[in-house]
Amino acid sequence: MERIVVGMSGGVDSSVAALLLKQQGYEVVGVFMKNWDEKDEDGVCTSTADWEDVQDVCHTIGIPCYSVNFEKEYMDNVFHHFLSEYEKGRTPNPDVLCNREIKFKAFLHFAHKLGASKLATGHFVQTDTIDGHQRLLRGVDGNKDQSYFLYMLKEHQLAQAVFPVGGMTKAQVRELAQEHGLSVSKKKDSTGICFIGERNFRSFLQNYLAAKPGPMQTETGETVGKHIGLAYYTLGQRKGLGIGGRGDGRSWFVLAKDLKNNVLVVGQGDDHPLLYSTHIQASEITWIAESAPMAEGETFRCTAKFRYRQPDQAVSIRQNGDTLFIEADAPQRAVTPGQSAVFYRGDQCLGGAIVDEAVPLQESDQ
RNA sequence: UGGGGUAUCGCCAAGCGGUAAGGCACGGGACUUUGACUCCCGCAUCGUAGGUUCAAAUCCUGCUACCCCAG
Repeated sequence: MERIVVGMSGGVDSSVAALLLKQQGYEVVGVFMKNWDEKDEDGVCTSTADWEDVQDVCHTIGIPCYSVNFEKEYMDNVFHHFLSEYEKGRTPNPDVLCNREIKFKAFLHFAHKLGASKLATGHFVQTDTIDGHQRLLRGVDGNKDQSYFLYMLKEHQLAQAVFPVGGMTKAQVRELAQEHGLSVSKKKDSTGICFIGERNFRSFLQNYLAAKPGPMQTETGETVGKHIGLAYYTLGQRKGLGIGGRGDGRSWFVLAKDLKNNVLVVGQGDDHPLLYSTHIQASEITWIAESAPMAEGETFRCTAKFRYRQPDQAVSIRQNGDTLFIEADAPQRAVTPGQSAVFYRGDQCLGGAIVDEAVPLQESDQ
């Protein structure tokens, strides 16, 4: 019997993943990862409750379960980078790194040590093999597809991965959990940075980042408020600016960060031209396949997502060395340095890159 | 100091005698395995003290504050 390790979070998806593999005849081992040791604002350690849910589910399904700790790896390979990006004024996505460095690296090694040849998770994605090449495909449930978070994986990692719920809808997953009496069948979906969970983001960051207060100014240099540190804001953000009653009465949004002068550039209206761009540059390119889908310097048509759950955007991309030039057909709102642009050809996730710069319409049109 | 004006939620702002619009901000919730965006809900008795009136934020008077003009 083939042994398989399932990464179990204590949520419905990974629980059902384990259930399905058991039904398929695998020798399933459930493993819970604990990668962050801290209580949340309310003093609750959610990982303890999640671990109890995992044990409960594994008992119901009838599989053994273990807990493993990757706090150090998470700190060194994910969180450190996360903070360093914020210090550079960028807005990182820790979860894409977490998948590459923790779930499909450290954890994969651990699965090997347990004698498993494969690792399963509850991600809503699918894979297939064509001409000996592993492909990453969107999950069937378009509303829950999580391929965006897995674009940094390579073929060799995907080849060892199994995603049992990728072909199901969320509703079907919950239904199955219910049918089999899994205690977590109605558990709320978890959100927030994975392993860290839902937080008051600003106060969470304040534990790690020095505050360097400065002015909020319009693009013409008029001071309209004060910021508590550029790192605490992200492009396109509305909440938390505290500016009310000025100008034409519309909402204010973060348009840019002027690190040199420690100025947060803000502007009024969701349609502000500085908020939109079609020309975007990215680097740290990852192609899931061994090579890029197009030749160096050639333009390639595909679709992209600049954030999780964004509807597909038609784009043309061109790779020049380590830089990827993206041109979107339609203006994109608040494309943010540090965030990931992920590319698709149909239902296939090709890979992605980290945004370095988005040229505002106001400038590129001149 | 004399003359004029204004004082309505944190900010902007309707209201003009009939029992407090709206926007922004803020708070809560929904959505969401990043950060955001978005959506929903909530949010004042009208500077103050009196008076007139069945009834005042709306009229009158005193006081206070701020603004403008004069000098």
